[in-house]
Amino acid sequence: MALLTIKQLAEQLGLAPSTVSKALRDSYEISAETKQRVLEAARQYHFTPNPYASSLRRKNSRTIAIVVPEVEDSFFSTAINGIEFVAHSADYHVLIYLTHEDQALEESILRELSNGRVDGILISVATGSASARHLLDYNMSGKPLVFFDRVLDEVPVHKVITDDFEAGYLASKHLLENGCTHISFLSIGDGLNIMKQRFDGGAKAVREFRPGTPYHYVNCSPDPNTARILIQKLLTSANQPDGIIGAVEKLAIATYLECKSLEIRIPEDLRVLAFSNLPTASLLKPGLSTIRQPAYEIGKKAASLLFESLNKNKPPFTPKSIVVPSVLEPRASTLWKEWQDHQ
Amino acid sequence: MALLTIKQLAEQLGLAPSTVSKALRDSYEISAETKQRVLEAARQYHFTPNPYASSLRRKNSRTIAIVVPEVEDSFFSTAINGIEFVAHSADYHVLIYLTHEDQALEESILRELSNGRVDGILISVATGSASARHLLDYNMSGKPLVFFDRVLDEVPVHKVITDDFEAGYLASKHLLENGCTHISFLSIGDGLNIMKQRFDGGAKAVREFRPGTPYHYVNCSPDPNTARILIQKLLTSANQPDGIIGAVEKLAIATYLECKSLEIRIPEDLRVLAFSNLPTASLLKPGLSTIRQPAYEIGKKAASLLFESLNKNKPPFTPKSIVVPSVLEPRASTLWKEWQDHQ
DNA sequence: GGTTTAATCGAAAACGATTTCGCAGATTGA
DNA sequence: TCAATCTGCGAAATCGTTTTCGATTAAACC
Repeated sequence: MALLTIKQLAEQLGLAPSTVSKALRDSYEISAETKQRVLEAARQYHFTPNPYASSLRRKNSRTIAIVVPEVEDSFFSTAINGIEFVAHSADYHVLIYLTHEDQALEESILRELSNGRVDGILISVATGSASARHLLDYNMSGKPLVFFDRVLDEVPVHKVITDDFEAGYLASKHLLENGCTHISFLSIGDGLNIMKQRFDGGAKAVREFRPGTPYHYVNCSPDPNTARILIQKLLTSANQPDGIIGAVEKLAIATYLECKSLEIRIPEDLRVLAFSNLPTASLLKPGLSTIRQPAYEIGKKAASLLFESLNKNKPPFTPKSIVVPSVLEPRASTLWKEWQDHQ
Repeated sequence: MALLTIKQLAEQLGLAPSTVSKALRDSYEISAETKQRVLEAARQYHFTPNPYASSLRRKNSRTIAIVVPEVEDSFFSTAINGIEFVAHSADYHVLIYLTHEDQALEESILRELSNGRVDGILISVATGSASARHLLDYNMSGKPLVFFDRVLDEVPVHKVITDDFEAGYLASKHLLENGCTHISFLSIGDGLNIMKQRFDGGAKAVREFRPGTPYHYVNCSPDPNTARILIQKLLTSANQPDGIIGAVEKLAIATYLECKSLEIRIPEDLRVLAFSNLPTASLLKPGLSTIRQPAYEIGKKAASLLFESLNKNKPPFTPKSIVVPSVLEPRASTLWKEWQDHQ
């Protein structure tokens, strides 16, 4: 069944294609009754304009792209949900691209997207210390780009982030308050802004509350399997930590799994705190203390900023950085003090 | 920075646009050395053809759509990952649409997508007993459509599913073997094929192994909050069950949360088994027994079938139904017998 | 009544790529 | 040597919309 074209619809109505087009877009040039007729016919025949012809002519696509490292992660899936909500409300379509934490892949995706396929991009960058060239280049194309969560400071665009430094500070403070004397910060890779912020925040807490306490940055891998191996090595090493801050959800899960197989008790032997949006955090054994990010809000805000840029016609652009606070949710996995008191 | 067009590139090269186009698509009409020249220039200037002009002319979009109820669910996010893998390999773009279990929304999405925006659709349908009209209509348009997991039998297209009846049977059998005398099957809504299959499979096990055992279908809501309220009502009712089969991940989480707040012990007071792909199943308190679906494989298979249809030029079409087996992973949440023996 | 002005609509030119078709010049075959 | 074939490329039509720019008629003004 070939699709109906505006030309055929016009013929049916005894009108010119241009008239039909204008009627459909509610142009002032067309009389109310003609509009009525056109609308009715369009509905009757289920006519919708060919999106590609339309995009070609209008030079926009009513489509945005989400570029994220992965989708099997509560933070990202929730953020996507928030983005989709806003996009759908604005009657935009959403393309999704996964970088799998691969810089080269991220680059090729961004190069490809700069050919006009999308009107704008929402991105949370992959780990890896490579350059921001591809993002700067995309930005130069004049089409809006908004970062969320994992940002690159050197690119002057809107950003929606959480107070990572502060959250890292609170995380570390919380562990210290619960008797930790040796904290390891588990990261998924260098070069990622949020990793540095979270780690540095933790360092500040150590300096303030118990200076000299060992506090190490452990570069695990984004790959769960190799991460587990590294965590195992860490937990069985001579100076294993008694407190862990997992920078992302996957590292928390890996830590729990490894503790289970090594029979390391949480929180007795090891206190665990993680940046995570796991819906099951409170149901784990023991309940996982988390720094929860408002993922849905972040997604919505980032998308809103994108559409804001999309609708403003080339203003004097001053990039905003919106910071939405994360919250520390202490649970059994870190409540060592309480646990001790109860004995 | 305005985008480079093929015309401008041709001018740079002293060639006609048609020649450049043909060279880029490796046409036999163009000499090797000209191709070389064109390719080089294209790379140098970062030229990629305008996708909308291209799609308009070629009447295809190199884009597919994923239509799913939600993305904050391990099954769907993993399936999406599998789909994306295949799509990316085939150099296709992926649009994502969320129906939020809303039939009307699903309909409007499918109507919209039938205007040629995508070359094909992968869908897992929303709950609700409404008609399959929109899917039948889309199918009539001649563009391929593939179901995964949540299928509609009346639409004659490729489907990738799991052995739901069998899995329901195993689930129910497992609960009976672990001392359940009253089983409730928690569904997220009527009219969904997989719900019926899973429930009916369970009924068969009851008939076979302990006929007469109360076995009820409980229609919870897809909305977590109302689901929790209904579950609470169930668990505090006069004849509350001692065994629960959760049809989807969210219901398992809701059940656990509710048990926690009602201080119902799992598995002592209630055994819980759920269709779920939770990565934390083994880490819960107690470990959640699951029926795990091979979500990634399902996604990959479904996408492969779609591309198969896309590449075949209108064959005598016979819809395939691929069934990939789920696996029962028993954990502490149902191991009542063992627990008893240990006392 | 003649001239503005407004109100509706249509013709035709884009948008940027692809494809058909034809045209040269070179090569081959008899 | 002349026709037939082959090679390599370009001109122009086309995909389906949107938009610009007139054109036509009717209403309004002086």
